[in-house]
Amino acid sequence: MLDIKFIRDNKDVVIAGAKKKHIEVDIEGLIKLDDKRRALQVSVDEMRAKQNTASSAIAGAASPEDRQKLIAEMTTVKESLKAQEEELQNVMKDWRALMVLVPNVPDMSVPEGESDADNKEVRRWSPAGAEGSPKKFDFEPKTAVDLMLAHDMADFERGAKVAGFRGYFLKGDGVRLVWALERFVQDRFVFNDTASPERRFTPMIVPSLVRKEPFIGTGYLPQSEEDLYKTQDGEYLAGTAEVAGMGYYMNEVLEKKDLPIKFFAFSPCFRREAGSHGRDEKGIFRVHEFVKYEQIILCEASHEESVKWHEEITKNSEKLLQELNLPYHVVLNCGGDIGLGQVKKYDIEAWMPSEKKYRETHSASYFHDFQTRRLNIRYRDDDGTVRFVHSLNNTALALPRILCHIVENFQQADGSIMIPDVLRGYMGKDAVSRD
RNA sequence: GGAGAGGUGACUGAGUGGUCGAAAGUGCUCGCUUGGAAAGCGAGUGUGCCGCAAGGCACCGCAGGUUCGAAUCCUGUCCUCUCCGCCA
Repeated sequence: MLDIKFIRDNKDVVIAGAKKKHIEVDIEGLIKLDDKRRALQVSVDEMRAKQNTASSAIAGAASPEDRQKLIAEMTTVKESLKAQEEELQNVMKDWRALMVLVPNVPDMSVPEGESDADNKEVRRWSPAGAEGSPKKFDFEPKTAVDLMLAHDMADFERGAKVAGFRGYFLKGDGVRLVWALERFVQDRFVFNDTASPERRFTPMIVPSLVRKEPFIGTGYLPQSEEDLYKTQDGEYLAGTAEVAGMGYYMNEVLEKKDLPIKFFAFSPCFRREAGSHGRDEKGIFRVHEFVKYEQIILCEASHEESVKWHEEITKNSEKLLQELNLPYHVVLNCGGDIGLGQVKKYDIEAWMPSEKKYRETHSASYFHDFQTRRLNIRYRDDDGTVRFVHSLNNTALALPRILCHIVENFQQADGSIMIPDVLRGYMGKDAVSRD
């Protein structure tokens, strides 16, 4: 949510921003409605003032006759006040409905574009060197699905039998790899003996079953309801730990000295993937049910701070991919490929040899106060002013998706799959084998 | 699932129809005191909206209602807690 004052003062910026994001929203209409809202508000305030004055007069010394007279007068004021209050309420209802649809303004550096095809590569890394091209195979690389089936790391037929479309079982070394990756990422982010100080986060296990408010607050509702599973009791299943993690401080005022707050949040994630039925139908790349470690940051209300932490959490994830020896690139998402609340977003995409292209493993965004205004998360600044904090998040590691990248990049000509060096200690072996 | 209690400011917590935006305490800020600190003493300390200002309006979970007037009464709703039952 944006500040209505900001919208009024920067109408053109907001309109241009929405256009850049390819989001339809009637800003002119909103401002007209807001004019009406303000006029009504002023009028209602004045009538209430009158009523308040009369009420104290009644309570005061007036004689019984005066008292009756004043009460009679107030009865008529009450009628017209009630009518205006009702009108104001109707206006407010429409006003709120419009306000939650207004997108945050994308950063200047966000490129124009409609879809992920228009995202701009900002850097590339491969084990061969920072500017190196992704791994070359002197044989035709197999797909992750074929490799995983060949090594009995997953079972998709039985997955579908049991769980339905996009259902999956992981087995044997498929599971060991997932667990090894979890231990690896936990070591990097939360266990002090190996974590670098800048990557030290407060670990959290957060709910996936979450009430409506945090979804509205983070911007997933009302727009993306069709992508969420809903329970018969009215909660939704979160598609990311961001929802509950951000909800943690909802309606609270924080102390400036406690900022930045850095969460390393784990949760199971559920996504209906509505509207993506044709895409990534096989395997574990796009599934309804997975788990994810997420970096969440709340920082001071300053653009510079937001940018600093945005770069930071992006680098954190890049380091993981580097340690895993997975070639990747970072793209700056174009206007059409960033969400309602995001100011700027980087996607990190790791190389997928069978597809000969990069596929997303991480997504790093910052929001300024878009989410925290909705969630009402504030902090007291040095001068005593209460401000909305800024929020950011990035994937730390999403599982099992990254298995696709690992098995494909580490496959050998003979069909075997090597294990990335950093995971060998956890796995207790160098190559994938069948149980 | 059954029974009960409760939601008030950064926090604890008083307040059952009109000088209540709200006592008191804690915390915080400033000052005094001190070699310095603690303690003590004194003063200050909510948010939002309209307005150049003076000032006005709103907010005691949320939404309605009663009333000239509601934190206070009524109804609904959401949430929290306790006990019993059940369960990992």
